[in-house]
Amino acid sequence: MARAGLTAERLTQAAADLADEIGFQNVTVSALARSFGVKPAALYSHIKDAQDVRVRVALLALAELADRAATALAGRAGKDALVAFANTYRNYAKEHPGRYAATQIELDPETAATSAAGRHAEMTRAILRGYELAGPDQTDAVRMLGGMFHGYVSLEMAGAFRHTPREVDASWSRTLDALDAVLRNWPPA
Amino acid sequence: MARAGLTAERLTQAAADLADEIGFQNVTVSALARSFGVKPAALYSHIKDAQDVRVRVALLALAELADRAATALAGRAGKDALVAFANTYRNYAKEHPGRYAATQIELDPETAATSAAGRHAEMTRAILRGYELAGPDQTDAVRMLGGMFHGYVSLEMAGAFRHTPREVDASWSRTLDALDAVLRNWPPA
DNA sequence: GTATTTGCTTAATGCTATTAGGAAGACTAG
DNA sequence: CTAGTCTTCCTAATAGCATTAAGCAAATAC
Repeated sequence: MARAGLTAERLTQAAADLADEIGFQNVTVSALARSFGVKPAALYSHIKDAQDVRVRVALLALAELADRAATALAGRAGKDALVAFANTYRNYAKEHPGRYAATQIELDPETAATSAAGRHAEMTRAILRGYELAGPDQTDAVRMLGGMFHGYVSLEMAGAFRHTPREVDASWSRTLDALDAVLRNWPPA
Repeated sequence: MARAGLTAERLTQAAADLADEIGFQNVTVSALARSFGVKPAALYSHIKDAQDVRVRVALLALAELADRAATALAGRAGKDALVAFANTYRNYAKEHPGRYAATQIELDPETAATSAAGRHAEMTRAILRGYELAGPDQTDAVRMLGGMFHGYVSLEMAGAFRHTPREVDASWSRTLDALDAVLRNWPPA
């Protein structure tokens, strides 16, 4: 019997690819083992349990997404940065629906803090540097932007916008215009 | 052996309550059967399969939410309506996390069209009547609002805002101010 | 009060997750 | 290059969930 050469990293990568193909929810220990041509029990030398696999995929996706966003943000400011960041986010979700779904699982606080999740909020703050928002206003805007991007993309991927004829891309573009407008003219408390 | 008096309606109701208690993901046919003191097989006279239960809970939650929102919207317009609708949405998610999670499953197009899902978009349009938005702009704004509410609430419930000291309620309030502002002053294409 | 329908049970199959213990490939030392 | 050890993978076993088929018993119909 030749060995399959399993490692936690290769398993995570394969699980992420599998998630994009068959859906994050369908990434089971068994399915993952099948994709390597080994028995399910073989995985337990490398991963703790099924939840461990899910968390690893989530962290992988968060890191990938943060990397892409960082690249997209380089050398941009203001609305340019806003649009670049938002499109990176949306395009990643479309290219990698399984990975994107993985980012939505709940991470325990320590894991979340250590992970790339923090980089996202940090980058959102970086975008806001191009607008004149500080202090609590900035926190509020970070939360609003995070919610907006996540919510729009989630609903779009869930098919919530499919029943209205207008192009989803156009609505997205106008939504970004609106966000830019409100950030430039943030209402006073 | 006394009978448990199962019906599709009672099962759906119980499944919804169970979802709020133990999480939507943990609502299994077995767990639901246990909550009635019957064997899992007994449920199959009333429901088609596990997915059927999930869909029924989703439709129940969507209908409940639409009812609440309709009540909240009655007699309100403009920002009042916007805030009332948004708070209804957010409070429902907090009170009924399991039901709320259920609303996020993908419904096949026919089911979605027949269900209360359509009422939500309709009500969002009603809110926008208090603002001067028409045609494609209105569709864009409906999508933006839907994404915003869903995304903010999702992230909040997932704990994404827990690592920043500022009150989440305050950010929510300011986000609604911002949405009101941008709707009143929708940027031209 | 008997007949029929309906609701729930038991029984069985197949899937998944997980643990324990064994066998065999792959390093390591002499 | 052989012997020992470590690691990787396998087999075997347990347990839970989903689902179907077949049977018994309770409620209903006449």
